Parts: sequence; C-alpha cells; structure tokens
Amino acid sequence: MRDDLSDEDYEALANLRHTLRRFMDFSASAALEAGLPAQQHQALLAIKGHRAPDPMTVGLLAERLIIAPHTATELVGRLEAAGYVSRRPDPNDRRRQTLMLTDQAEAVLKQLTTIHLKEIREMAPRLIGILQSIQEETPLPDDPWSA
Amino acid sequence: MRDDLSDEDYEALANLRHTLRRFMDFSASAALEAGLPAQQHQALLAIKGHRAPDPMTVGLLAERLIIAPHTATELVGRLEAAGYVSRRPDPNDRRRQTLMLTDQAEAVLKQLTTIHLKEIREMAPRLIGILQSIQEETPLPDDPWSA
DNA sequence: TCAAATATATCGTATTACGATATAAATCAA
DNA sequence: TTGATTTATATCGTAATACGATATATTTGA
Repeated sequence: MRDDLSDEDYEALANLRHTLRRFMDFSASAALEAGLPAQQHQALLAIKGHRAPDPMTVGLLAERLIIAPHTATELVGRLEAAGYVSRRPDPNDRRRQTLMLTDQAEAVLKQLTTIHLKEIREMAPRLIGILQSIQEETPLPDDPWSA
Repeated sequence: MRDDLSDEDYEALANLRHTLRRFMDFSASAALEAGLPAQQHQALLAIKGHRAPDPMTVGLLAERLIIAPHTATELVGRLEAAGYVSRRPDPNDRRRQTLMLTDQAEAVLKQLTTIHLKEIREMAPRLIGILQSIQEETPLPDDPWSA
C-alpha cells in the first residue's frame, strides 16, 4: 500500500465530507421544521432505536450519541421540559434514570424517520460509491498503481 | 412500498447515526490532536480537495461546507490568523478572495488525510451494510413483506 | 460499615454559527 | 457614463450547546 496521497485522495475525502454535510444539513433542517433541534431529534431516535433487554438510560444515551454523560443529562432535561421524554428512576438501580418517549415524541419521530429513510435511499448510491472508491485505494481507472 | 415503520427501521437509522457520530468523533479528535478545530480541518480539506479550473474562494468554501457565506468568512479569518490559509484578491473579480494553503496546512492536512483514509477503510463495510439494509427496505430475512 | 466506584445533575465558560447589517466591486439598464 | 441592483466578503452582537469542574445520591465491595 502506498503511503503517498494523490489529488484524487483529497478530492474523494472532500466529496465524502460534502455528502455527509448535505445529509446533516437536510436532517437538521427537517428536525427544526418539526420543532426539534438536531441533537434532540437524534436523542429521540437513539431512545426509540434502542434494542435491548435493558431500558434506555441517561448514560446509555450518552454512549450512543458519543457525548459526555453530563451533556446527555442536559439534553434529556431539555427534552423533558419540551414534553418529549419522561424520566423514571430505575427500580433496580435508583441511580439510573430510565427514559421513555411521550406520544408527542413518537409522532414527530415517525414523521421525521419516514422522510429520513427516503432521503437516505436517495443519498446512498452516491455515498456508497465514494466509500468504495476510497476502499479500492486506486480511485482512477488509469491509476499507474492499479492492476 | 409500505409507509409504516418497523422497529428495525428505527434501529437501522439509529445505527447509521451512531456510526456517523463515531466517525465524526474520530475525525474531530484527530484534528484537535493535530491542533485544529474540526471545522477548520474540514475547511482545509475542502480547499485542498477542490478540483476545478477556478480557484477556491470564500463563497465556494461556504457552498462546500454548507454554511452561510459570512460564517465562511469568519472561519477563513481564524485559519488565516493561525497561519493555515492566505487570502489574495482575485484579479478578475476583486470582490472575491482566493484562498491558498500554507506549507503548514499542507503538512497537517497530509497527516490527517492519511489516518482518515485508514479509518474510513475500516468503517466503510459497516456503513455500506447499514445503507444497503435501509435501501432494501426489508432489513430482516423473515420480513413478511419480502419475496 | 465505610471507602471507592458509578450514575446523574448543576453551574460557569468557551466555541461557533447565525441574523442583521455594512462595505466594496461588478453588472446592467437607460 | 451614471446610478440602481446584484454579488462577494466582512463585522458585530446574540443564542445554542458541549465541556470542565464539581456536587449529590446510590451501589458495591473490602
């Protein structure tokens, strides 16, 4: 594997970033139109998308969103104040707060998830193409290192 | 196409977000270790990865990063103050500022791009898998709607 | 039982993007 | 050419949010 970087390497990486930023921008705009800041939307999704025997907690949410636990606390505080989430101490470990979505959250999340799946289906081919071109590490057909 | 959402739909979307956030966290940490805030790193990459006859400008950078033009102005201001970018008025249109990377920027960007390509090559299979499962819209083998 | 570890919460601070606005240059109609 | 409009960039004040430092409550384990 060559450790040198071609102009195409930088270009592919920049295109990947641009594609990701377009998705993030789409997502943030859609969430805001639905009345949710982007982080709050992603928190609701993380709670709803959590598949496990044990319930979602503040600490687990922090892990899934890759934020500090106390940042998750603040985020949940905002969600609770806005009526999207309820906290309830875990009877097994009363340090833990289990998180539940309200009906309001379920409704807005359903709407947002529908349009996100649609957007992702449109974006996916382009994104997959960029990822594959990076993995092949010889993005150009006439690359002298290929074959 | 069914417009109903299954638990697996939410789960796939949440997993996609988690994967993207891990990448963003990796990227931001790597950039910070190299002395660059995340946005400044992405700006350097956008400048370096710009393939076109015309030079990179503040407005073009805003388009690529999907931020407001005046936000790009501030970002470039920080990059210039830190010695990563130089501005020069475009002789053809003196409203425009053309952007050039300094040697310092080239060096740090080369290092960051190398480890980013490595990380992406590791992340890509998982990300592609999630994207494809969403596109197939029947993520489970035993999905009653499939076949 | 008491010390250490874990989970959550609070407060002050810093970064950064944006809205509103300003300035300069280019374009175009008359 | 002039003057109005558009385009490109820049400045300033503000708001949102994540973090560091720290605090409190609960559990665990020697």
